[in-house]
Amino acid sequence: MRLSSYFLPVMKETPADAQIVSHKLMLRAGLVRQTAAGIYAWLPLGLRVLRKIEQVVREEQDKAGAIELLMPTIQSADLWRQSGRYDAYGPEMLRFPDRHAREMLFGPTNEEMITTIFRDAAKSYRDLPRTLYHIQWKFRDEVRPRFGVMRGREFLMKDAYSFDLDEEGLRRSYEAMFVAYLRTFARLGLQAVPVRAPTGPIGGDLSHEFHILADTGESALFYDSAIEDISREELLAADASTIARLTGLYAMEEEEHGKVKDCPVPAERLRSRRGIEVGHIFAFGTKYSAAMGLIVQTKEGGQVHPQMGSYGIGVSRLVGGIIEASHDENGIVWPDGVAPFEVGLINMRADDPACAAAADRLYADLRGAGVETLYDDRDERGGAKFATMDLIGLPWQLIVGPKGIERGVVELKRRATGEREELSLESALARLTG
RNA sequence: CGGGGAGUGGCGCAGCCUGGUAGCGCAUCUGCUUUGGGAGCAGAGGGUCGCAGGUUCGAAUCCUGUCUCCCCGACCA
Repeated sequence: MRLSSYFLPVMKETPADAQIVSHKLMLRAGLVRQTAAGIYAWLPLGLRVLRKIEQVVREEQDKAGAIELLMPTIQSADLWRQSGRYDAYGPEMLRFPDRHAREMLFGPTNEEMITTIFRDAAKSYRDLPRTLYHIQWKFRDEVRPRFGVMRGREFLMKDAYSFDLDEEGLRRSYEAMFVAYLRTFARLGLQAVPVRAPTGPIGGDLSHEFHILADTGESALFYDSAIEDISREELLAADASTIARLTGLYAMEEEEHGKVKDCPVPAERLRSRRGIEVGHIFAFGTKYSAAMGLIVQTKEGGQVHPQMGSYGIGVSRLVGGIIEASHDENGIVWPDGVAPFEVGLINMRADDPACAAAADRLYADLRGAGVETLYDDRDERGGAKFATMDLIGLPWQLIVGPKGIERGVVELKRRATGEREELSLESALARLTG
């Protein structure tokens, strides 16, 4: 993409409404614009990040055996009356009538809907186990939206729902999602801490929250520092033993930690950090299958309500969360795999024919090699281009200047470390396409 | 929902107390000079001051109402 014809409205100054660093940077870097309290438009660069995260989440869900579908955002009140949650949910649910005065709502979650869909199709133990998921916009009319996309009212969520014949099956489905979550967050370059969660109103007895560590997080966590010793490689290859190891280590949210009389973690290993909740998994048994009349026939000819679980990841929240966890004074530092473009190609002198020709050729070669490249071909001074590139945080900057071109070299800069290296055009290309 | 703060060109702000034809920085446009870390000079465009009502000869400014946004607390991906 040529920056001269892209839509990237960056700001030098921070809008007064933004308080936390991720919100400030998302506005400044032209990722989002606010349109109402807790509601955001995703600009081109922000959308690319959102899609990248979504894709990592999707790949790991698929790998875990979950099957993607897509349910609507608008649901009917009658559906929610079947589970009794229409009255129970409260003002966080946005309700409105359609033209025929039917009571509708903008879905805050999809347990009821997926349960009826599955109920009407699955009749036999042969139809189990299944885990279905979708990545879809939710609306929760938060009392107090804040911190940009971290606590928006409209947000993109991956929600998965598992159906199993018995509790043993549910445990397996739950673990499969647990593994998928560990891998997902590791792939996103995040250190995630699974915290055993009080199950709250959704019910059930098995539930974990996944928090990513960031100083501006809304939750206070206490955990065994041994959790930090688990390497990214191990998390990327997570399996049931990883879960056993992780869940064997102490990790609590402040409130729960406060109730603990004798903390088993020695003081020197007890970490107190802040976290952002980006995932939450529940096993809640037959709560919805019973309420919604989901029944399957067993091999022996009996009838059972399937055991269910639900598994959420806040996809749009992750955009803010990743920035909270990865930025510096100059702007965002995107982890590889999440960045909106892999390479920012800077032509230092748009008016220098040799320089422009070299940059044009590099751009064509990078594109030809399938490297996502944002090419700053604008007629701006170098300083402005550096500042913009640092702000938007692409992992690699490839700098083409007239002095270097005379000597046949370009400069490759790693955003995360600031390391720079002079390379011939060929070896720079080889590095970025390799 | 309780408490606090704020609405003035795209962004950041001043002006309001003490009414008198709306100003600064950044950004934008034009020209010239510049060109490896957000350039300089000269010129230009852009705002019925959130909205409605009132007071007044006259309202961004005073009064009333209303809407919106932000922050702190209780809840959540």
